[in-house]
Amino acid sequence: MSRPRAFDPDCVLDAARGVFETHGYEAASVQDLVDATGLSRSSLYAAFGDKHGLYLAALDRYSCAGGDALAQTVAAAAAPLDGIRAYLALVAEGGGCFLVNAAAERAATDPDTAGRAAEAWNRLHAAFADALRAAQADGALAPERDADALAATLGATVYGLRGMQSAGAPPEARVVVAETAFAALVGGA
Amino acid sequence: MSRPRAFDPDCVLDAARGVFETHGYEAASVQDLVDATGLSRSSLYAAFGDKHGLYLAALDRYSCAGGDALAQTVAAAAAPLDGIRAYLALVAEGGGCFLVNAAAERAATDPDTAGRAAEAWNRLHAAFADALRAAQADGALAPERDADALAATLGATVYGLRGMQSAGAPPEARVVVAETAFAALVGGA
DNA sequence: CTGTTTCTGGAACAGTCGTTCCAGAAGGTG
DNA sequence: CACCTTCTGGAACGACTGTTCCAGAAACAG
Repeated sequence: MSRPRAFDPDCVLDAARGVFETHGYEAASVQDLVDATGLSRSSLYAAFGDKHGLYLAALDRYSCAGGDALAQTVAAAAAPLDGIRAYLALVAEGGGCFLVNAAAERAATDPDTAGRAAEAWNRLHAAFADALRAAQADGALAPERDADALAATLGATVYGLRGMQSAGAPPEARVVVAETAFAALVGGA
Repeated sequence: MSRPRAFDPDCVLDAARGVFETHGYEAASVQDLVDATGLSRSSLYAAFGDKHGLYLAALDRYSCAGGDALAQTVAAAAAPLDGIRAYLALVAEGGGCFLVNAAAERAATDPDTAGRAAEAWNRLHAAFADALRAAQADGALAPERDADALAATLGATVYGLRGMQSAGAPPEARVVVAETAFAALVGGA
């Protein structure tokens, strides 16, 4: 069976994601990736093809984990609207988003990244829309409200919170935004 | 008085902004900038110092023009809330934002860009807050509403619309978000 | 322990990057 | 017309980029 690989691909991808997230795609050199992952150049290239392939692999892993986080947060809540509120709070307090930054930097020129960015947006929208329709079935949200429009606006709020973080807005300001948006869109207001 | 310069700095900066906006900072080569601006390498370096200086100059020019657009849109409207609505519509239909993309790509590592991103956010927030307080004085907005929180949330919506565009969301979806957010935050809802 | 297969580390590659420099052209002044 | 200052175009620089290649080490099968 030959010699097995001596590294964990997921750990490598997490390390690579960290480099790409802080430096951006272009500014992240292969040397940075070698240092961060602990692998040698040859092993990196053998495992992921090239820099672009490693980037996409890191993006996919992050996208998968991020989608799970959203689904779990919404599912763990007692009521659908509580899940939405909890997820907004999570985003407000959490750090920047690899996918949103990736979209801003590369979606215009890299179709692969653009596809993943679009997919991530659709997943976010769908998760919010499902929760909103569940809330309507529960009677927690008025049935005449447009669930798709509200879901898109909540998604835009998530992206706005990421953008605020890039712009240096403090966490308290982001929490205020998350609460204000939630209250105005689906909350008691 | 010697020979006057044969180019318009503002035109050069607009061309440079176009290159930086579509490629990002790192992926934009000096050769791209030379081709787009029509200047020679020497003239570019003599006028702006280096690539980073040219980038900041383009950022400043864009920031100035963008700030004027916001102020003018709000000032031209019959009522403050109409101005806000018009600006949101403008952002929803307009293209990506150089400053938001710049913040996403470079604010984490470049203090100069970070400072300009923070400044732009503050200006956006202040413009919205001023309009909202004017609306409260007019009686168009209930005086007990928190103008600062609403202004921050409107600002986040603007950033969210930019992010949606990077993620490939179609203009119609962005218009829906702009209208939904406006209605829920300060509109008739 | 031998053979085989795979992974590993580092050297080497061509290409491009941002930047600098210098000779020459171009306009304004006396 | 001659002078002088400034801008211009292009060649040249070293450094670094992503990528490839090759010899050697390491782990499994028999």
